[in-house]
Amino acid sequence: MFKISKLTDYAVVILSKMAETPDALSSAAQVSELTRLPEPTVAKLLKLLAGGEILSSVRGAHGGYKLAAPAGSISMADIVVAIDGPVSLTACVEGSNESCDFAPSCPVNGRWTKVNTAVRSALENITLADMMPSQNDAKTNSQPKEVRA
Amino acid sequence: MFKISKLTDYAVVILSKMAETPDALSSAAQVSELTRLPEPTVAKLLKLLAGGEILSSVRGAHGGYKLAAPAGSISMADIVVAIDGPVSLTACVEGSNESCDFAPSCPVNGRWTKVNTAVRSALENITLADMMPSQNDAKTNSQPKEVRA
DNA sequence: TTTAAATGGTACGGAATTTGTACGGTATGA
DNA sequence: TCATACCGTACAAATTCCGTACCATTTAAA
Repeated sequence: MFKISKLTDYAVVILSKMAETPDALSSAAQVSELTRLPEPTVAKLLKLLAGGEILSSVRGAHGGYKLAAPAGSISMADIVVAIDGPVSLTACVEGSNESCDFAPSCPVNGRWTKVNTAVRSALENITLADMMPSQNDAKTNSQPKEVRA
Repeated sequence: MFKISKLTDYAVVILSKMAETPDALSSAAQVSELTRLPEPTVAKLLKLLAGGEILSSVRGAHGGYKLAAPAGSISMADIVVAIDGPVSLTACVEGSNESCDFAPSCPVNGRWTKVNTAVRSALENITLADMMPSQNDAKTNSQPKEVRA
């Protein structure tokens, strides 16, 4: 169904929460508490996000994670790449010369690059700030709007 | 990895081949021959594509499939939808009110719609014709370029 | 009228991927 | 030195995807 992985979905939830307090260090346990997501999974995601340089980490006692950049500077493409790896829609794109046995007779030989680029730029044009309720009006501890029961 | 399903990839190969002879009826066996893809898989894809009204079908002996519209009018979004179903990146988009237990406290409650729309429109702006080598110069029976043995 | 060709629909087993968890290692503040 | 918390790797379970098979339906030709 052309869907984003569940882990990436979680990652956005986590980052969105953390963006509410951009300067505070949060441990995996704390983030798990805030988001109600299982702690091992949260820890794994935080590691991946730190690896992708979306979060900066501090090791040792009283360490933790925090955003490495303001929410408006983190694109969805960044997040997807950090969690799921590079955005490559098929095996037939540059960088992965896999076992495409019949490459010579393949009529779409590398045409996917176009789609790839289009999707990627779509993801690059949406930032973490766009995914948040309303970061603009500095309401740090905004309650969810309770749209429906 | 945010990748398109392999079947969708195959579908594009198939459609691209069929677009070379837009008026001819092709049977599953013939398409399988042309594309070197296994026949059962080809048959399945042709069925799906016909269901999505991308191909028109003629039943009975000497029946087959052909494009229901010119290649320039078939978008990648159409193809993806026909094979993989509607483009919904997460469960949290309109139309699928699944068991998101903690929807009220979810900080990205429906924000994915934005990403969804962006990706979808990216796919809508690329047509099958864009995926083909050069349909413009009317070379109906172009031989593959035999790039490598 | 019978037969063969070809699509239409459904169902299912195996394979690949994703997901969630666990464990030991390393760094750092108290 | 000890407790805290990140780092890296590995692994089992669950889910999803892929490929195939089977039978029904339709239609042209013998």
